[in-house]
Amino acid sequence: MPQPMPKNFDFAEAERRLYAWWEENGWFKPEAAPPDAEPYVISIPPPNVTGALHIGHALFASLEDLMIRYERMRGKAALWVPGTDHAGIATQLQVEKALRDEGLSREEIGREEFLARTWEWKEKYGGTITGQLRRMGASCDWTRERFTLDDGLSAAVRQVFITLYEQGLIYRGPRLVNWSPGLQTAVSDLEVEREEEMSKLYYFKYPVEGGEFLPVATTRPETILGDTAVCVHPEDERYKHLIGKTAYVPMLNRPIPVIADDYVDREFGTGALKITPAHDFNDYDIAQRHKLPLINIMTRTASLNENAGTYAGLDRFDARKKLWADMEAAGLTIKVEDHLQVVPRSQRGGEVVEPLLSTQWFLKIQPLAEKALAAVRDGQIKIVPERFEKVYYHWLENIQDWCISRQLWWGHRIPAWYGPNGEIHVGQQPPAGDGWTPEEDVLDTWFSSGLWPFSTLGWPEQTPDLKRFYPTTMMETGYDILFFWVARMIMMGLWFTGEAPFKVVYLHGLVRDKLGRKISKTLGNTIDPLELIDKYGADPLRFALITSGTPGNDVNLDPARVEGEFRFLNKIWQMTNFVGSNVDETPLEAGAPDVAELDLPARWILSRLNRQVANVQYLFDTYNYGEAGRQIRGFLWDEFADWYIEISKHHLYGQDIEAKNRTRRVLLHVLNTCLRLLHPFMPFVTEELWRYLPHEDTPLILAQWPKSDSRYISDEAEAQMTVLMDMVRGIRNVRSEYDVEPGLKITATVAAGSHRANFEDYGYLFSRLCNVPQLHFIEAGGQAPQDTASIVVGDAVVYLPLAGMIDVEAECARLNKEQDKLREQIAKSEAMLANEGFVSRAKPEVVQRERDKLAELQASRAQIEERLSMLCR
RNA sequence: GGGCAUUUAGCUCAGUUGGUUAGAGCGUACGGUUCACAUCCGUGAGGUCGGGGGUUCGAGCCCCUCAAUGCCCACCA
Repeated sequence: MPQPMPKNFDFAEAERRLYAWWEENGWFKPEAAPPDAEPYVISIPPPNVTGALHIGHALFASLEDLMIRYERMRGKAALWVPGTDHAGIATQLQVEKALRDEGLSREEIGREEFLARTWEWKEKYGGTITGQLRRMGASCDWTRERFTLDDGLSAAVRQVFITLYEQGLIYRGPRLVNWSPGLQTAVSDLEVEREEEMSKLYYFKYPVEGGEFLPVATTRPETILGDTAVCVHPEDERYKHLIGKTAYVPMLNRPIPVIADDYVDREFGTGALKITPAHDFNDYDIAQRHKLPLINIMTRTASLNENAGTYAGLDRFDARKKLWADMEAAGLTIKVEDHLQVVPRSQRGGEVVEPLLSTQWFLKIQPLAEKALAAVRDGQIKIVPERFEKVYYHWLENIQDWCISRQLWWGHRIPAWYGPNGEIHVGQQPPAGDGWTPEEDVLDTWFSSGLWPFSTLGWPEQTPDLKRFYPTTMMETGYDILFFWVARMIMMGLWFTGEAPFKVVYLHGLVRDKLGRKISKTLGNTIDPLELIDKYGADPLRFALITSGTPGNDVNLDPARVEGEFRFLNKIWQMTNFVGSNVDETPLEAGAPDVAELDLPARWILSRLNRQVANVQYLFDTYNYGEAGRQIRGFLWDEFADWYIEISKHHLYGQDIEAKNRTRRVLLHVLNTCLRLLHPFMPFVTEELWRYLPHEDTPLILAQWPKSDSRYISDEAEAQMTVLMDMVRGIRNVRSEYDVEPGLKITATVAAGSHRANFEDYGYLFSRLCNVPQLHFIEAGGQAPQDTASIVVGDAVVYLPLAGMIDVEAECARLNKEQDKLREQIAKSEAMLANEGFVSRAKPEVVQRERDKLAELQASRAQIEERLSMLCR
């Protein structure tokens, strides 16, 4: 033991110290591995530069750091590239809000000033989130940190835009787009959320030449003012005669045609459809087919414009009310019905999105999507869990052109200039000559995010980092941004680098509260990771997050669980303290002693350990990190601490120096191995404990990931040990049932049957584990003492003399209960073995195991039977 | 309208290619704890694995079907 350990883990102090120590030594850098090491690279999902750490960040940070630390320990050149995203709309809104508090607006101060303020804002708050990721223990290479608006990344964005433009994949033009009136910008289809809401369906009369009325239904009466046709189904007998006639827009009396199109559903509403091509996506399509004019009736703020006649200037919802009232007065209304409608709302802010005609930049994305589909189909990229591949295919197969321009100020400005004669120049630099005006719009934030895996490594320059670390290895992120981000990175990566940007996509779920509800401020169920870190440290939070769920599924996090993992952490601390304080200065040979030198408990624990290591490896290979963590925890607590450490005290406190040293080596080896297994989960406490134990000349962060040594795995040792353990449990059980004073030492009589040797050699287990310090051996079938309770395991029987406490009747009842249980199991087992199908078809080892089990059960039954006949007749 | 997921103990969740008596944490009952334990240890109670059907020697796990819940996608005014 190099130095005495503090009684508990002072995580607040240690986390800071260890993190600085790791970082200063350059161990977060891939250069910590040999130059020829295989790279393992994760690009961080860049959080909003001005954001603060929330529980979702804590989850990805825990998972990605686990992956990075694991691969680093496996000798890879592990690189976790950190960075932040400028998050166009979100950041702009924050700064605008700050401006409003000063009584200013962005329009008042102008673009230049606004951007200057936003950069200031970024400088002020930009470090918050990265500082918080450090507190999580994230072992990012901070020397390679990037920001989406850095010069390098901005150059990459321009390069990509220009190339796509030159390839004819980016075009500009007037189109119907999803317009956010509050933000006054176009948004992409993905940024629109559609929810079913109860609203109204308005029925009204469309006057048609000749004095007839055509009944029409709409959910948005104000759009009547922009109608350029009324449409019926060509075979609708009710309205057939009206096709080709002229109808008149209510209140405006503008003449429009009655047309026919089989898009119309005769069953819905009145079976007649008003066509507002400038304000509805379906109507737009129909208008294209019928070459109808488009009349835009709205402004950028979704109030009505001059095309709306007397309604000009009114907000869309006020116009709806007023127009309907006027129509009612004019006798043109029929009725209003409740109607369940899908309402498009902005992902940010929740206002109703308006389809609006406007000139925007679009990316024809189908050619990119085809490559992206192929990359997953042919296995270049694997998505975990696999079921998301289907979702991915479906989206890409039906992908629409992407509206990439935004009418914002904070973002990558589109590298385009407009000439005096209407020409467009797209390039890195403004064109020569006068009279060119630059494009005002910026790009969708996700446009730059799509380049993240390669732009952060220096692309388009062929930097050493790009050569060595691209393509990256793992993309770990939430399934909620599969389309927004992951699919786009794959498309952009394949298109511009010719390679899939990563090999594996691992998707995690959302963190929810313990009742499975979405975390939200209004529900008041937020879980603040920083608060939990302050209270318990980062390790328990990490461990709880990772072990609370399974890949791809949402995590219902119970803060009580974090406390539980804190107790686990303390338990490991105490185990290490115990082991450490029982190792003196004499240096011991490292590693576990040879199998041949070991006693049964040691053979057992090392068999269990190596089995566990192999199992953890399997679970890591299949990305089941949560289960791996749970199993390590179970092994350490339930097997190592509760059994082996207790057993080890016999030698540690004994006089046999060799046995003592062997035991110390076993204890150290198990602990050493488990600290390494646990390090990716709980980096801080494990690294700290590592310092207190004799170890190889490396920090734990660079220590070698354990390998299972199959020479130690022994079914036989485990089976033999299990008999002794079952007997201990049986004795404890009886003592508890009979309310025997726990401190009372009992001398037992034992008919050990085939386990005689082990009961003799390891009799001390009973002294230490169930307060039975002496065993008196008799032959099987020998005379058992009076007034005893008997415990049977296989063919071994332990008689506990409980004079004065044993009620013969109670003991018989207990034995009979045992016997019933045995009988049931034996019957089941016999039935199985009597089944020809089972014996001939099941794997031989399964059949053999069943036979052994039956023999064991029968032996127990015989023992109990004998006991019953003696005691209970 | 399509698609996906979930349903296992009072609560939150595991359960790896089908194979002993289905597990953990929290909660709960009882008992103990100077001698590693900001505690910890021991012993219990608690589950017909959502319903039904099927495949199989054998099903919590595979197939079909129904139900509930949640999510994603989608142009019915």
